[in-house]
Amino acid sequence: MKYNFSKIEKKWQKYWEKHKLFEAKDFSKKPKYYCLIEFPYPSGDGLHVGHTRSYTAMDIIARKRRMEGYNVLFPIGWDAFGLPTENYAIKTGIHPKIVTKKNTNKFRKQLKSLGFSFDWKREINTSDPDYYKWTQWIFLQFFKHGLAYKSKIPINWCPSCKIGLANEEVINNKCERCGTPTTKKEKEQWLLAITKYAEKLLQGLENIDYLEKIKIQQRNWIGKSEGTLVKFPIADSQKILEVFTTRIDTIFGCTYMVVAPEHQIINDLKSNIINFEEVEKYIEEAKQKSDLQRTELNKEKTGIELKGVKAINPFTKKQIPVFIADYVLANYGTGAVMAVPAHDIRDWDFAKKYNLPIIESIKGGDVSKQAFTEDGILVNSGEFTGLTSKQARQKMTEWLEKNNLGGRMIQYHLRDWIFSRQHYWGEPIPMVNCEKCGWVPVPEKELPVKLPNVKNYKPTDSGESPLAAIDWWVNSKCPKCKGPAKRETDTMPNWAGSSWYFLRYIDPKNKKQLADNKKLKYWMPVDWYNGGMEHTTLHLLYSRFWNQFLYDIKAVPTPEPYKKRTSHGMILGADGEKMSKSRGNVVNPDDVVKQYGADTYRLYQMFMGPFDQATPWDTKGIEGAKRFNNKIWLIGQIKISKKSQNKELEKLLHKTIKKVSEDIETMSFNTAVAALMIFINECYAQKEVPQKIWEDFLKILSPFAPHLSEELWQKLGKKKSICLEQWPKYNKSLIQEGNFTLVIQINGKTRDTLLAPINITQDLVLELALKQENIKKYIPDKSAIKKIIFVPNKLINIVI
RNA sequence: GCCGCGGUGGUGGAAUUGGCAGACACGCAGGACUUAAAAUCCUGUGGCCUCAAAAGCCAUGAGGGUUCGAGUCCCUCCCGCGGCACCA
Repeated sequence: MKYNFSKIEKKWQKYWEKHKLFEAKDFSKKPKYYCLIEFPYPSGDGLHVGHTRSYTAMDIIARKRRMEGYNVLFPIGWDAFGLPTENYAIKTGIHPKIVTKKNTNKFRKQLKSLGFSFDWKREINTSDPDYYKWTQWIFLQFFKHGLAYKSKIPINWCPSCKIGLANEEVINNKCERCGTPTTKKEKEQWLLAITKYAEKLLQGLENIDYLEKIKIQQRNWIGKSEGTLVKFPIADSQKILEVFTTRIDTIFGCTYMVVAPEHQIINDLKSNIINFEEVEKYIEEAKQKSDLQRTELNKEKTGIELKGVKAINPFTKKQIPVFIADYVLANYGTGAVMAVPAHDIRDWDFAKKYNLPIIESIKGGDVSKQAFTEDGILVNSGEFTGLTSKQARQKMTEWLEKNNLGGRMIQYHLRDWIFSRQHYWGEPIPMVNCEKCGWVPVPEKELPVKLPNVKNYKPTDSGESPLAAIDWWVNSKCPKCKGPAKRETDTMPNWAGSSWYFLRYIDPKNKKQLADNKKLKYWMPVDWYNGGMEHTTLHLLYSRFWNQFLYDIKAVPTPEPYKKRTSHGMILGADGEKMSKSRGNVVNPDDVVKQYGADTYRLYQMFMGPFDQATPWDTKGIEGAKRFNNKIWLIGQIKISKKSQNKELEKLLHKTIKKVSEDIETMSFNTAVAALMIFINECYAQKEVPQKIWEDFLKILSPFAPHLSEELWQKLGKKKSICLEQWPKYNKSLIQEGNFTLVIQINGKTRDTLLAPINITQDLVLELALKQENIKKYIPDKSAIKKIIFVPNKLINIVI
């Protein structure tokens, strides 16, 4: 009688696999539905409870869609290239391929033990040469379309790992992997010109169903701002300093300029700078600092005047000093700013410190006390005096255009994507460097460029990839002139493989294309993609970029890859802190499944709190899910009756169907489970539960607790899987109540309630209300009533 | 410093979007069953007041405001979490 979950769960997992219940069918006549979860990185630690919560959620949606008659694609794979595996290889000498195989085996077993309805036939692995052949192919298309280029840029450098890091890989001024503080280094890197897609990425957001906060975050990250480019001539020189500003209206108050320490102009004007030694020293110091350190210096701004260099304000024609300061970043905008202390807080602080003039050019504040940063009416601005800021921006920009000193400019915060890594465990970049021809792409028919075996996975001390040490591999022939050439030894970042994996699921074995066109047309776009907020500005934006590019070259049929995007909250440790090994608050899914079974685990994860918010793990809380599970089992064993009827229970069933159906769509899984619990509590109180009612309940339970539902379904004598059943529809007329509880308020405070028939009129309500004992106390006679607010089928509020 | 998300009983959290605050669950207390424990079942469970109940009052981070009515809307502030690129 006792529910033997481990036996029963295994039984049904085998059954599903044997009967291929979750295999998606290409070109089925049913409408298609593509559910996507973020595929895991198979780390050595195994599956995390954070994974399973979001996978359970999407599994519920996938199972519901199948029952609603959709041909569902719910695939799984491995984002297998990455640093932890490489670090592990460095430590142990075991090949990353072997480590990955071991880890994916473990993950696969774990995922299967939870009963997820993945289509395992479409399993992919980004480190598989048959997969990364196409990652390389896409890179070649980027190159051929001028969107992949090499550039010498200041990059974050980890002196310990001896690799270049993208900004997003530097956490708190330290290397993401080893914690060593990073410095700057000039390095030739491959970049992808994502900025060329800034406008498209922005526009694309208009017509897709992403959570608003996700759109906001992407928009902020892309950071479009419309403003003005201004050219400041340098006195006694042919050079000019270009500046981008959104506040051209304040330019008459521009009393100095600031350039980034890395700015080219410093070298160009080297001979003019009197205090070059001092300047050089400052530049060296800035190199040691990360962007974040520069940020921390916020309170105490530093800078050095470039003595001997004067810029000319194109409007006032006055000569103004030029400073270098590390709070201006070289890789944003033009790397130089015009400083208007009267109307910018940061410039005001800087001007006070270095005793620079503060000239008001917008009326409205007291600039001797603080910067006035709002729009207003221009003063001290020559022919522009008296205009509003808005008018002035227009007129002044036109003036600049006329005089060839600048003009309208759109600036994006988004930066091009640094695409090279000096690692072993990544996709080799399929390029060859020929002395005569320069960078030449490897011919497509020679793809994939396979990762060769190496003995040492550590980057060389010069910062080159470990691949650089393999002469036979590096030395190659130029595909163009057949002369001697060297292979690119950098590999791609771990985001490469994940930028297009959703396409490969559609046709995972295709040898000729990344995926068959007709299949792509059938399945794309992804209908619902759920993932973490932390991927919003990296993976999510990158994959949108790749898909948009592939669309432009006609390799995929839709401009946007994902129709709908939602996000999940983190599972915190029992202490309310982020789960981490060092805190010792990590919960292992295996332990929970072993002790409670997959269904209880699934139910608890859905019940523990709102899906989109962080919730702490509660070891006690899972007991509730277990009791719920046991109650269902018990009812299924002893209370089901073919003959009996129960109108009230039927009503509750239909309410529950409605609630659960709607809550799944809004990912309000916690309240959906609560509704199921309410229903079960009611059943539990009954002597008998009519089988018809029970059948529908099992159907709506099945996405949450699939094994238990199958078992109880079979107990009813059913021959086919409950997965093949139709999702029940609720009966509207059964849900409508004849009576409702009407709230009687006096001066907005609830004083009594009344059971009233639906659609009762105000007059009748008032009459009934005044008869209530409690109300009589407050309203001795009708003349005391000043006002009545009546909300039909809800409440009456009597103001006295 | 900036951006985003939050703050509701002892705990996780509900609240049809401005209409009975605390659904559901955990925990706790009392009781039943048991030699006993576990499991299970029943009852109670925001605070104050009360022997108890009814009634009343207070209560959704703090303080104001709008409204017949505010957890929900507006303003000011405090705290927690996550992200960050002083973005000109």
